[in-house]
Amino acid sequence: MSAPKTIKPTESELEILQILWKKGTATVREVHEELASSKDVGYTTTLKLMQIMNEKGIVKRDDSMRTHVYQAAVNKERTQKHLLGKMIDNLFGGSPSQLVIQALGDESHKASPEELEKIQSLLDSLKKR
Amino acid sequence: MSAPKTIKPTESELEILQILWKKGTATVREVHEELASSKDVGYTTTLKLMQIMNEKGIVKRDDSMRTHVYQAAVNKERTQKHLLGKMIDNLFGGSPSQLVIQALGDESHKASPEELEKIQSLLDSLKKR
DNA sequence: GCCGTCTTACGAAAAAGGTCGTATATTCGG
DNA sequence: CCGAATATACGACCTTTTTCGTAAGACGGC
Repeated sequence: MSAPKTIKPTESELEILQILWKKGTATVREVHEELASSKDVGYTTTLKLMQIMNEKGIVKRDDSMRTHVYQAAVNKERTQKHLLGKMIDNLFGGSPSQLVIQALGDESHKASPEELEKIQSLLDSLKKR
Repeated sequence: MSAPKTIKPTESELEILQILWKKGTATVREVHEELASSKDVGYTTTLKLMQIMNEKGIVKRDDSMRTHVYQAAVNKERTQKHLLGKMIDNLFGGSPSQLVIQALGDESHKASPEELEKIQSLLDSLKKR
């Protein structure tokens, strides 16, 4: 099964996706070890979730070996963008600027000067149009 | 019931909250009319959702009249910030600027020039520090 | 006063997400 | 070669979310 048009990972699926995005490829065991370090969950639960994600086309796997090797089948940036768009619609009335302002003003997640510069560049190019 | 500490509205609840935030107060019928304009849904479904939200403390209602009048019981900005923070942690590795960059680059949710200026001002004040 | 309409309440059931027990197969150390 | 460890498959079960049908009470026009 190929990548789905409607990207809608659940929260648990997102946890797994993040690990796969970071590692590139991973076995169920590896994913589970990392999940289990921050959360109390059984091995077969992780396995099942990853199997379902495979059916949905969110991940793909190489099952040519006994221990299957998984990797994300959805692009990280596209997924971020998609979910962000949903949040903009659901929470910010379709206007991204309020979201941006809230995010920049978040005291518990401060942006570094380098990051601010990156934002500035992007802002400049947007203003040109 | 008072406002809950863990703000976690479902997606449907968020749709209703948005309408209530916009209108201030509204009856079930008013909310439903608006929902139904963009979505195929039955009246009693909307009613039930709002009843549940009332039980959860997400909305409150004045039932002194036959037709009950609802309003949001959770603060809009706080809810936005809370869910945004979760998304920053879950999807953007705790870095809000990455989120900001993605949001600004979203082609289907363009920011207006006025909004860009607002963001610029905020950015300026952040860079000063 | 009666009827159609609008309202809320209630319950049931479908849908979705998450959990895990158990069965079965494979691998590997001894 | 055998048993322990480890892998996947699969089904069941529970909870939450979403959906709606139906009942019952109130209202308004005629």
